[in-house]
Amino acid sequence: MPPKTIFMMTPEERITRQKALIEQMGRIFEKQGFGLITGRIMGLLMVMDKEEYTFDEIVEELKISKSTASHALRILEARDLIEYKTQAGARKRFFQLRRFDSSALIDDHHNKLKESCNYMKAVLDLKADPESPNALFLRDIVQMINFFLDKFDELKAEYFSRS
Amino acid sequence: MPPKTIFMMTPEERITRQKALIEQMGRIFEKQGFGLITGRIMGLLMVMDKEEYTFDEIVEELKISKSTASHALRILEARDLIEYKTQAGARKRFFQLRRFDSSALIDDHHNKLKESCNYMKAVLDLKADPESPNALFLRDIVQMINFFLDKFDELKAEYFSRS
DNA sequence: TTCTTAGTTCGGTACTAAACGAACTTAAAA
DNA sequence: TTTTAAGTTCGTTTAGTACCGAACTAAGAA
Repeated sequence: MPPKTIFMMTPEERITRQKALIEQMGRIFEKQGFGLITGRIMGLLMVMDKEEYTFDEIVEELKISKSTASHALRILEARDLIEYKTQAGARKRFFQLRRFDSSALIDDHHNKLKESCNYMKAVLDLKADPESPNALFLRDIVQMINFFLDKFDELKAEYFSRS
Repeated sequence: MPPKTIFMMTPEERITRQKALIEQMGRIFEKQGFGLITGRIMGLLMVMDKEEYTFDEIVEELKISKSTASHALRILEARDLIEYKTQAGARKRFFQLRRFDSSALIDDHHNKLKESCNYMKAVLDLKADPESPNALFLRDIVQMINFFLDKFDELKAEYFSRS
């Protein structure tokens, strides 16, 4: 973790580092099966001090074509990762990060875990020998996931009641 | 969740369903950036009643070329998702699922969460205005993740002490 | 009405990755 | 020693994807 050196950093230095984080976000998104540009847009909207960008500003900032921007923005919007504001009587859209409630993050996590748990249960239901090594292994995992899923709900309640 | 209908299922029916689960695993792995075949091999080793396959059996069962099998198996091994047994004085390898301890699953999860948390902290450290909407949003997320990470350790201890 | 702004859609290119077959390798069996 | 079994490596084909530029569209401005 880098130390908080912001006070001894020139503005240019800060921007350089921010751009590095944008690239990093590009790679993170690539790993998750999105395109590089898609991730860069997410990075741009997340790390820069300017937190609202128009279509043209995104095109210019990331040096991409309008078609690429259009495509990537639609993907991000479909996934509810970004949103945009409009102003009455203007066609311009102001894109920004979708700042969801942090409880949504937990629910998301919860659902993904539940999904893999269900897959394993389906596998178990089809095992001829419920005591086979894999069956034992899978039941072990399923049991643990169920424990954590239950506790998740409690923790969520605890966290949101105290804050 | 499907009902436990195994007792009213013919053996062929069961195998048909198992093969469907193999395909599903293929798609799950694809989503995570692996190849389709890689996922099918994982599915094969996980869902079928036969839980150990030789190279040739995998080739035959999935109808893939030997080169494809060789490549995919090396990837899975490198990621510690499968392993194989050998028998003294025989070249054949018997592949099977790597049945890791379920605590490894939690640790994995823990590390991934920590990583994204660190990314957000890096972004926060570079914000000119620590009260900007995105900064507030990110701090909110970071705080929540930290809460859950701490509790994770407690839950892990609780789970493994009682079982 | 015509022009400009703010995008979208379409078609093509270039790159990447999956999978294959054939040739090669290495070790045990005969 | 030759053959067979068990894979590996290499080069190619094929399929898919990312991105671009150019042409198009739709709505507000002049």
